[in-house]
Amino acid sequence: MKIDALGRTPQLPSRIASRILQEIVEERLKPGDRLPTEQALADSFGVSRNVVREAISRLRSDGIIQSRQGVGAFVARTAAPTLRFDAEALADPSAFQALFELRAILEIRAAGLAARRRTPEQLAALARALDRMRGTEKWASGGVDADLDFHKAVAEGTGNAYIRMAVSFLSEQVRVTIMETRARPEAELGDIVEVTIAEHAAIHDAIAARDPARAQDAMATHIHLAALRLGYRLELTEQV
Amino acid sequence: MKIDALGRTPQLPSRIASRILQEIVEERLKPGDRLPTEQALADSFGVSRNVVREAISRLRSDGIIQSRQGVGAFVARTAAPTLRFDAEALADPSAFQALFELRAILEIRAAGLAARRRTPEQLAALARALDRMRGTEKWASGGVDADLDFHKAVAEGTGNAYIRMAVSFLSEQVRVTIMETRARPEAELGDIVEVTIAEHAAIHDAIAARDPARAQDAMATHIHLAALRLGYRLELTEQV
DNA sequence: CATAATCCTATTGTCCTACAACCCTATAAG
DNA sequence: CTTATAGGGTTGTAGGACAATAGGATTATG
Repeated sequence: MKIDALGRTPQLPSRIASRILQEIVEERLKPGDRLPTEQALADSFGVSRNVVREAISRLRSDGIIQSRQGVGAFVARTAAPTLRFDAEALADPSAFQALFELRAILEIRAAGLAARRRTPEQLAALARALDRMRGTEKWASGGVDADLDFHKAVAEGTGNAYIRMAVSFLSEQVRVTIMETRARPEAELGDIVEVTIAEHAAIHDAIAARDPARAQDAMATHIHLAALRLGYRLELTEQV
Repeated sequence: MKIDALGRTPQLPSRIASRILQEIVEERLKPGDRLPTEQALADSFGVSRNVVREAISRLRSDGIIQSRQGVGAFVARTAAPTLRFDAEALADPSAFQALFELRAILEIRAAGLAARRRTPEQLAALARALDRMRGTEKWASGGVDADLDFHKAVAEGTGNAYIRMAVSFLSEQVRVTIMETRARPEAELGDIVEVTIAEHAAIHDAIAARDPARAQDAMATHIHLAALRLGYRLELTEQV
């Protein structure tokens, strides 16, 4: 054995799961089809039935496969193999755009709610994050941290634990994708930092003034421009 | 064995996975902690090590647990977001309202996007979910499943993987809270089912007609009424 | 002949044992 | 003190056995 390059565990079941998934994605196995028996799969992959079972178990918990005792395992009819989020989301070039689209939906409204509900303490936390953005030299990773913290502080101001969690999760996704795609000439950075800080300051001011409409406007402007700076253009969707 | 009521498979590994997850949610196992050995877990749960391995395998593929060969299995440090969540969400009485507030923000816009972007296949899936809601007798758990599937189908229609994931996650939260708070006289159920189906049908029709504004309206109506039926009143927030 | 009951077989679900791969610690050697 | 070395413990994989179940084939039965 020992096929892996790095010092990580081989994760044989993962590999087998991928190969089965591949069969499904490439439509050699279609929804409703029955998979070969576990023993047959084990033989053909050259592993034990145990490994095959763990692989199938994962696909089953992702809803891609359904098993019936005494009959066999079947490709689920609703099998959209799109749950393998992190893996393919980062590979897909449109992922960044999708991420920003969701951020726009969520954070624009969050800004509006924060403008209405924020406590003085939450406003202070927002101001601190803004100060940290201003204080960071060279906009290294510290700047990104402060930026993300600012957005989390806005979410905090809504008083809604679910929104806070969702924004927090998306922020981490943003961080990951930023790390992946950070290939930007240093020269441009100076101006971008100025603009970015100004956008955040506008959001802060609107929330401080308890002006929901202005807060939503400011957040909308910021997210759309941020996406644009990364080369993505978000649709402007009308609202209810 | 044989504890399950229906004729379905016992799904022992699922049950074990839930019990391990419970230990984590209730903070008897904290991030970074090492789990008992597989053999110890097998003994304490009265199952074979094989079942424990499958259970851990699922938790691992969900990023909740990390295993290191020769050392042990550990509660992931980043496992928190989805988990810590359940614990406090269920405890807080205002959680349901917060959940519906986020659903409103997210799913209303998702309906609008789906009306614009959905493919014929995605529309067909939406119709299927609606039919399943109509076909369910007595609105037992099957009805809830169909309901949640409908909302997932709407999210699918946006073509945005992040939105799909977020809605899917929130749907599970809804399911959990519904199971917790299901204490409603059977007599009322009949009418409620009729109304609920009608609301969903309106959403479907608007998406079928590719009418974003109407889709958003229909979804907004549905979510606000659904919250109201559970005793919560959502604020109507103005939009950008 | 039609139909129902029964057996047979294939497949998944679970259990068990054994060993390989690996990590950590303790102990010995330099 | 530093570095090998040995040992024990844990996860990863292999392989065999049986239970549980479903579906088809066979046989009994009217």
